[in-house]
Amino acid sequence: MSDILFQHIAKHINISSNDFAAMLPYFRLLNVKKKEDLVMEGKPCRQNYFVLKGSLRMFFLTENGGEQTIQFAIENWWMTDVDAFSKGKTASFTVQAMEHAEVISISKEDMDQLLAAYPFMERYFRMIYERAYAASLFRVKYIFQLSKEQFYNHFASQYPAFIQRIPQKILASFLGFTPEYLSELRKKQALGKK
Amino acid sequence: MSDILFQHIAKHINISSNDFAAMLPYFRLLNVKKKEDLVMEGKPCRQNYFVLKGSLRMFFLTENGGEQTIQFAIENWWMTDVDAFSKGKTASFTVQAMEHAEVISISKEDMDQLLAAYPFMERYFRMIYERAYAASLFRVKYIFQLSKEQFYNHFASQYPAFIQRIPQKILASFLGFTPEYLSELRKKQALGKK
DNA sequence: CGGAAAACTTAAGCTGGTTTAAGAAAGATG
DNA sequence: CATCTTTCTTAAACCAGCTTAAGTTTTCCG
Repeated sequence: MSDILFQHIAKHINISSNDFAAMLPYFRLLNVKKKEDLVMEGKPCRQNYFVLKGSLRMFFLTENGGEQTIQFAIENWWMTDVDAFSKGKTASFTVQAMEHAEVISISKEDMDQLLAAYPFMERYFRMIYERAYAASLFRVKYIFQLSKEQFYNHFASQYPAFIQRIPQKILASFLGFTPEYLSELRKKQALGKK
Repeated sequence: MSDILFQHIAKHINISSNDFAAMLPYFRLLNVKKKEDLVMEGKPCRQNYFVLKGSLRMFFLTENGGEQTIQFAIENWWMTDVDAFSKGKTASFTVQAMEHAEVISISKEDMDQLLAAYPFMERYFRMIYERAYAASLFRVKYIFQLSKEQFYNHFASQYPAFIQRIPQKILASFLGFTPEYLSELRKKQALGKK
């Protein structure tokens, strides 16, 4: 189970299975039900999560009570409200399971101790954040570069399987438009294909 | 001069001035003219930059030849096309000086060697990327949460001094709208204040 | 300096995407 | 498996922000 995490770490840095075994006590295995919140906007954010199975999303509440999704996490991604987690502030985002999920969690205190005891893990997390940062920049690039329709097509062609797994409402929110407009797009494209 | 970088590193991790002195050969001091490109879209990206003085921006070219600005870097910020730099790919973004600037640069090879020789620097860059990632997420949050007008007001109140230093054209692009619309906003707000 | 280029302003017309509202389909839950 | 709730669709009216185009001001640089 936690073997998946070991593989993931080993893909980035040199690590012995002995070292990994010694680190295990810092991690906890968690079973999460669909729609369960792991981090809640406005509450402290004490854990960081690694997805073994299923999927998570991150969103914040808009003034009219809607949920604006800004990220997804699937297998092999870490997710939390990084800012709140690292600074010990209250969360600006909610992290919620989209499907039943298995995740590994680590608390802020354990993370600090882990990094102190196994400094080579700094390198692993440096790479993780480097990649997350790069991905977030590309996200911004696409938001500006593509029209809503292009953005949808781009995402649909990049993650055809994932798109089947998630409610259109959430997808529309992630892409930055209304579910109504997504309906319109799909209808238009279905007609076009005939 | 490079003392500024030492201070910045020391703010994040424990480091002796001896260690820093030993690391100095990896860094180069650079004088950059206004509008000079440090990274060019489409070309390899081999350097990472730390701003001592002045300011940089990151942009990409839109289909109609415009420049879409997506980030600024002022004193004490690192900037490069992270994805291209770390993976050795060609750059998706251009990094350009907005004002005459003094920066410290480090090449990819030197960065790799630096991290191998001084592993504690992994911790420093882990924190740098963590913060950059968090900032980029907030950027996405604001893009979705705020209307263009609110986004402008938010930015104007957060960085009143910086706003004076940069052309409106670039600011408008960063905020995601046209210079014409920015003019309109300013006019409207000037009238409102009377 | 002085002339050219770049940046900024103004205003009218236009459009991609929102809002609203109501019905149809699909999922959840006892 | 029936009901309640949530999600999805459709369509019309609407608007924030864009485009275009022309004039004005500022900056650049020889």
